[in-house]
Amino acid sequence: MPELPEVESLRRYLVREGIVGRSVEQIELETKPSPESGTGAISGTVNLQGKTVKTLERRGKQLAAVLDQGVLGLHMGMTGQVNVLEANEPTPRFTRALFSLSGGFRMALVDPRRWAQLRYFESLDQAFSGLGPDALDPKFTAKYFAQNLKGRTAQIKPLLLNQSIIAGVGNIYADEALHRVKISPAKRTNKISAKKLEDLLVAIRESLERALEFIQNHPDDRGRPYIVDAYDDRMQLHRKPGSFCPRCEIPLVTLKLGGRTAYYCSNCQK
DNA sequence: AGTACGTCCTGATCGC
DNA sequence: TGCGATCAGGACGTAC
Repeated sequence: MPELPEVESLRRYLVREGIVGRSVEQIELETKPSPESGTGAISGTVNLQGKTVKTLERRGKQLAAVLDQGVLGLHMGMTGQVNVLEANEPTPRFTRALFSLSGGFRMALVDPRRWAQLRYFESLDQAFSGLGPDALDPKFTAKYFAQNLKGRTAQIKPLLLNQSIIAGVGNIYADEALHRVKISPAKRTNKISAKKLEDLLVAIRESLERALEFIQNHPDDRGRPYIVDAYDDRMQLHRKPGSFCPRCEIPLVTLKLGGRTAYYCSNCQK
């Protein structure tokens, strides 16, 4: 369930649970429903048995377990979660892959929709190839932002969802950030002033950081960070039918952009 | 190249 | 209660 704050929270959770330093004993995959897509495939896999997790990295929504040789990429898709299991805990419903690491550490990749991806890479660079700078990385600067959006005629929101420009922003936080800076999601990017784009960058950062902090402060009863209602107070904009603009107190409207639903205020977002 | 759109897959929810 | 339609916090391939 992942945009940047959720994936970063997942990363910290796995580190906290002690994944680093353990070696792979076994990875059991669900019987493949379709070999070319979804979690059924660890694409380009090699035998990971005996490999040790050195660090757990993240860029945007992409997680990467750096091994003593190679990298296991983990992407949660729309509905993926990872649960560290207690001893003797049965595997949860919708488990697509079950990892057994040294010391009895087990974790389940749970993904009803089967859009999560496990993929083996030779290097971290390869795991992160095609991704722009992480939205919270200092390398994501106003200058970079302006250069990469310059002259683009597309509507701003679909561009924010383009991971090769900025990595980590998804449907929810795109709406949140655009609301903060009072930009319509349908605004043509080349019609947005440089000053406004700079404000947008700040708003993206603030939205993501606020959400990250909220998730950290609201773990579930087993210390897992990411099983939280999507419409809770990590957001200022409550993306659901019938909700109101917190500034104008009028109902939000929706728009389909790039196949995704945008929620916004037609009064203050221009 | 940049943009727009369909497709992957399955569960939950809504309206009749 | 039952059933079809619609919707989901993502990303990629394809076609203009």
